[in-house]
Amino acid sequence: MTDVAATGISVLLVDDHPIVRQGYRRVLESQGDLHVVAEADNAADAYGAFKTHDPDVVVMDISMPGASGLEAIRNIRARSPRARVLVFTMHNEAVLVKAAFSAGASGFVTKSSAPSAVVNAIRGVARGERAMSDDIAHILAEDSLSPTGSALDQLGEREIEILRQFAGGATTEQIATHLNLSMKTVQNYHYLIKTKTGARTDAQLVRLAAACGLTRI
Amino acid sequence: MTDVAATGISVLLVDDHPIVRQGYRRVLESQGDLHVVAEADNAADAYGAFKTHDPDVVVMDISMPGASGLEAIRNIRARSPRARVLVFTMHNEAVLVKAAFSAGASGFVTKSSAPSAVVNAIRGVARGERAMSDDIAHILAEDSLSPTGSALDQLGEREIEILRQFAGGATTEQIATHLNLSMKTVQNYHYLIKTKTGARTDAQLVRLAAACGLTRI
DNA sequence: TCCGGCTTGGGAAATTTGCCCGAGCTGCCA
DNA sequence: TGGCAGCTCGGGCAAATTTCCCAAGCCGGA
Repeated sequence: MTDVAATGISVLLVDDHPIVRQGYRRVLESQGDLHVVAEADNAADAYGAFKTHDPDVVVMDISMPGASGLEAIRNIRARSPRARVLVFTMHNEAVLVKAAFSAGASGFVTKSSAPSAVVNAIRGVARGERAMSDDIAHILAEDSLSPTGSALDQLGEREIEILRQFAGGATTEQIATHLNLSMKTVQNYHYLIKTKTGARTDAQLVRLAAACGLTRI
Repeated sequence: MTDVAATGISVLLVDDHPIVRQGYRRVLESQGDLHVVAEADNAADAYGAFKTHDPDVVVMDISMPGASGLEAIRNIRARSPRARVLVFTMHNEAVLVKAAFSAGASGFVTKSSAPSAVVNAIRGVARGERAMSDDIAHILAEDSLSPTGSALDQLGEREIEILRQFAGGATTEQIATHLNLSMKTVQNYHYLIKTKTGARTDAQLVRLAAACGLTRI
């Protein structure tokens, strides 16, 4: 971690699209105080680059092939709790946002944001603040009005198991048979899981399960 | 349409993410011969900007909210058959590629391509050539060899679009609003897609869409 | 011109969801 | 020892969705 005030902010860019990365790099470096010291196009390389370069801020798109971006965040934070990770993605689902923060992200900015909002978020997390774009704040605010918990870690063992089978493609009947439950119970769990995670559709549930490594796609 | 050899290539950039657009602009303009004369963040504005600026090449991400990017391609080509549209997206599913070319695209490049491949593709379509990135050529080649084809080959353009939004986590109501359809129609498509693909649950549908590159998790 | 396929939706029965409830069990804490 | 809290399991029932079947308009090809 370098002295921010003296040398600017060092940034590790993680995105699986090369030209997108190069575009970001140019936008960020035109700011003067932001320096892209490394790039990575997957979660494993991101962790390696973090160890090598120890950047002030990791700017990461969490939707990457292979290992989950959330897993990468956890790895980075486990190694270096002072690490600042700014999630930068096109997704804006409340479950993903909460999952990212509970994985240890310092900020969450969507690609719909104005460039100035993105660079300000980078400066914010470099100062140790929490940062998020307006649309994300709006989504979280609305979500918080319905008093349902945060992400996957609030689920019980049984709920996790049912979510895993569901996200894996099993029907309600298959889950009920396999776990020796009534279909009604499985349906109730299904509903409970959705309310607990804040997922509004089954698809969001599958995406959440995949993002948390519960199922492979 | 300007004289390419004398003044370089004028480009209209269409992508719904502002910072992504700004990144592309900087990458392209650093090439010397490429000039971004306008930007748009949706299909309707793209058509308007095309009419106003008459660029040599339109570089377009077809996955945008609202009207389909394919529709924008058709509009542009209907107005000006000599128009060159280079599709530039993260999706690499054969059905999408074929749909784009049959809508009138001159090229198809994925965001996984190297920046040099992208700028070369722009120069290629400006010369009137057909251009595609290596991964796209590979996918089309494999697709043409397999008798059964991808599971998504049997889906029409509208079905693909609805599946993409559904797998991305959108509710029936959101899809209906985005595409200006009744919820009933969206539900019917949902059912039709399931029967066509053989998916028995929504989760299987999401997994299929992810496996085919229609959505990222 | 006719056929076939895509797109858009209506209708109606079957099924699931959303949300309420209670009951049994376990562990924990005073 | 009692009591509370949380998980597990399911019933009930209105509301919503899914599942099919059908039809009409449009468009491109034979």
